[in-house]
Amino acid sequence: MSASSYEDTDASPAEPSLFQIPNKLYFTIGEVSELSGVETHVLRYWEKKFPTLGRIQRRGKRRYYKREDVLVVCRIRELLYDEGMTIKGAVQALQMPSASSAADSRPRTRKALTEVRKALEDISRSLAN
Amino acid sequence: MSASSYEDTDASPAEPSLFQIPNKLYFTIGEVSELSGVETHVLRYWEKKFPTLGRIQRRGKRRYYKREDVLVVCRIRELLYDEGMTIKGAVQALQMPSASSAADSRPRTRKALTEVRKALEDISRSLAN
DNA sequence: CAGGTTCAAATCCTGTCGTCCCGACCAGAG
DNA sequence: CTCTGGTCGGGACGACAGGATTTGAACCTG
Repeated sequence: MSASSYEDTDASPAEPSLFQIPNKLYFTIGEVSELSGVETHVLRYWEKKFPTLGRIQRRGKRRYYKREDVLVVCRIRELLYDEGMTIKGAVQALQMPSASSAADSRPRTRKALTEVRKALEDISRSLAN
Repeated sequence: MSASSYEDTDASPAEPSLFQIPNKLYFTIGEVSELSGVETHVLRYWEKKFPTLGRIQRRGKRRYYKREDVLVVCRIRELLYDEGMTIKGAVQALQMPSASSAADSRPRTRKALTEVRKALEDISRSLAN
């Protein structure tokens, strides 16, 4: 276990990226709630609204979230709470492959991504030695 | 009775660009309503919500919309009705320095990038040991 | 002057987005 | 096996956003 830990105060678990999500196969609804800062009853509610969340794996009657599901939840939370979308809008934005907020076809964003990619290659190379 | 202007079928004035807006200096609230497909009472309502619309020119007590105001109204309509934004979200989206110059100082984008960068460093470090 | 527009403010209405409650159920630790 | 605490679904409730309607007066334009 690295410094991961969810000993965060209680309300806003600053936006976990994939890296900050514990490396487990499955998460209970309670864990997802902790990670994403979204109450369990809201998660159940969203399930009715977002097709994506409707297909959560189940064993018995229980929900078993995968890591990617956690990310989706976080994304939804951002759309609703930060970007001021309605649920309908968020659904629509999620369906959109990438042009969702038109944000990522911007020159500077792409440049930044290229940069990150280069950094990755650097690291990879530095590890090869 | 030609295809001149506000002869519109009934409801959706397909997205007027500057060119489709009559070349007048000022528009009444009724005209703007016709052009944008937004009811007058909604326009008055939005005025309370959008700072941008709060500064409509007035002569006496009446509103006098300029051509650019009409465009703003249309943009708001898109955000709310097509893109599924809440009013709060739309206000926020409009304040954004218009997606061109400082587009990527968008908090989310930068935050995400910073995070990725940090995660990369973490990984690099964790591998170095 | 008439008839249509526009005004502000108050009230009303509908849908959205949760919130709360609760007995029953179940997985895993001991 | 037993206990315990997380999880289940579902229905009633509610707060607030986002308009819609109404009213009576003021205003413009021909």
